[in-house]
Amino acid sequence: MADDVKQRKTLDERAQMSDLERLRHSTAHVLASAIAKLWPDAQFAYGPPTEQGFYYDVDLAHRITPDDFPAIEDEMRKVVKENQTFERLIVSRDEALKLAQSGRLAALGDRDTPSTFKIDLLNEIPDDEEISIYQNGDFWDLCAGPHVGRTGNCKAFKVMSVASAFYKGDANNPQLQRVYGTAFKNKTELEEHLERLEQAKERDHRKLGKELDLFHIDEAVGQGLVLWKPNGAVIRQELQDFISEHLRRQGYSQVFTPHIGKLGLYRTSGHFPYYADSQFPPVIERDAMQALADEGCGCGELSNKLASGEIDGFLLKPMNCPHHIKIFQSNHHSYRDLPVRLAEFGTVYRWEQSGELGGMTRVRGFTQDDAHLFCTEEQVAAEVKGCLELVKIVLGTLGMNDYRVRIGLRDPDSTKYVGDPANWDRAEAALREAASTLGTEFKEEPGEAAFYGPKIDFVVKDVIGREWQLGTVQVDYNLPERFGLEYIGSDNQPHRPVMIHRAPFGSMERFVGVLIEHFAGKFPTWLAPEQVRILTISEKFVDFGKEVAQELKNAGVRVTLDDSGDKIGAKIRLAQIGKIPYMLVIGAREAESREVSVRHRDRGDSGSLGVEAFREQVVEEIRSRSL
RNA sequence: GCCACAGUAGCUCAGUGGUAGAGCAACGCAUUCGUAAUGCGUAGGUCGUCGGUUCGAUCCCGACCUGUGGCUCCA
Repeated sequence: MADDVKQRKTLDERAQMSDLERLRHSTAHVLASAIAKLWPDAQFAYGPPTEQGFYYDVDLAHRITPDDFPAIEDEMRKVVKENQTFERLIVSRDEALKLAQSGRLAALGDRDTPSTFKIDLLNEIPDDEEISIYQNGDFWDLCAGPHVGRTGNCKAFKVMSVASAFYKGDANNPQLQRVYGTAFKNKTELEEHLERLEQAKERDHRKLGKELDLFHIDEAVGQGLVLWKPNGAVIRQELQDFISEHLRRQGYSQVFTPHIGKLGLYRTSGHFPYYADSQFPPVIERDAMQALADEGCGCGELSNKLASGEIDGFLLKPMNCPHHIKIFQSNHHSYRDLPVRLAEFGTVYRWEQSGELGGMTRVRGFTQDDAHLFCTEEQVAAEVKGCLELVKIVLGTLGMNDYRVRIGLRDPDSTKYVGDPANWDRAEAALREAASTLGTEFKEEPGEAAFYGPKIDFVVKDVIGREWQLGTVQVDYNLPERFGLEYIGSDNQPHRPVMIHRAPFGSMERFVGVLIEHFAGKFPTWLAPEQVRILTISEKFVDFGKEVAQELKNAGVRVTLDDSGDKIGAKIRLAQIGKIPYMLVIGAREAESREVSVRHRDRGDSGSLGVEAFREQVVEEIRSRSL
């Protein structure tokens, strides 16, 4: 979406617009005509197609609310019904400017005020590019196109929502109202799309998190601070056990480190004060605090003293790497020791902007399945490859195949990066090499690097189409430099190791949030908080039910017994709503033959099975982490 | 952080300038039942917080907090 704004598309690129994009872009013009009719003071900016539909940014005295949508849609329908042609008119720069100055662009007629945004956009069009104006009815708009033939093509549309957006995505620019809509070839496809959106709402992790009792965020604890409830904790623990198994296989060492560290540590790493805005404020020692209060020290002064090191304090750790580096440094290392791989489920804290927080996917405290690999220059490619393998195993086991891989490179025009450009070149080359062995397509994206090094990210989409970075592998030449890390090489000389940061899940919070949506709450048996529920037909069979429960419990299965007075239909309904994989119905027949009647949440009634046979089956399903 | 919208029982939600209601859940009693809801009863709310207007505010106004949709940001 941002691309539509930030990077001008060339005319060639625009000509390649798909039919659907063309339709949606045209519908955006229909929307604009309708808004211009209802509110003639409307000043329009951009109106591009998007993945889900289209939007048009508009500056308007009236605040558009969902209550206005029916009126807007009515006006749009009129335009569609008139079946106006989209006429393309090539004009000179002067003509276009004249029209814009008389307010004629993105409007239904001349106005008292110029079409301000259009003038601005006009100035951005390169000299050698044609300037075109599209007209449908009386609505004229500066637009490169292309469009569909007639407004009558835009009959399957819906105004979806209104939000605000900064002009050109810059927070210093005025804030516009962004009206979102969607459009499809025909009504059927539109209905299907709306249906999908409804279904997506049902699998929203915030909704399911509440219904399945997985996690809770309490304002008394703090915004963006996740409380894992028992059910959610089971899922997290299973995932951690799963990944730990693979870490042992791949030669990692587990470590534990505290949640805070002294400011000096982060001055060395470069996190403080460089990234102070995205950290929780420092924790200052009591004596220093008192002394400052006595002096009447102001906030600005305080932060200067903290930055300079005149006052010391602690920081809630924004990253785990400095702690791990200190573990590495606490021993001398020979090249024979390398690579050293230190892993920790480390909790970090970052001061995300309040408007950004949401559910488990964007939070202020989260636990990374973190590890830092210290290796020689020659080992980098192989180690990165090992990390990528791990991410693939993780995503594969969970059936998450709908992801994309991006190589985040530095933005050549930005100064936010630290370290020697030559090191960056080497690191970027190493990542490219490793990624090419991945067997998955990847895309290089300048500007997506971490401030200390390039990275490979695994990006997945949530149910409403938002992309989330999960697994990540980052090569870092910078921190080893800053901390003066070294090992003794075979030449008996000190050498600088390279660090690799990696987290296959990214953060447990975000990962589980995405996982909830991925499975729509129907976790595979190995992850399900409650794996089996035993349902008794009546009180008479509770004893046998308890026996079965005990046998499964002994085998490590998470099982409960519903011995309430409810009828079997009600018990089944409750278990279904709880998305429990297996229900075992126990009545007279089962008690007699010492069997259980198996019902699976998706497959329904699956017939009877001996208790032992069922136990073996479910234990194997769990052990193999079947989907 | 910015803009818009929202906040009523554990959950989902209705409602009104005269101190509140439903369904589900909870609890109690009865029922002992074969694959998605057995019946009856009881209890449960400082109507997000703090101020203001008013004889009177859950309702109107303001500020704040929290949430939602976006924008900006995301080491």
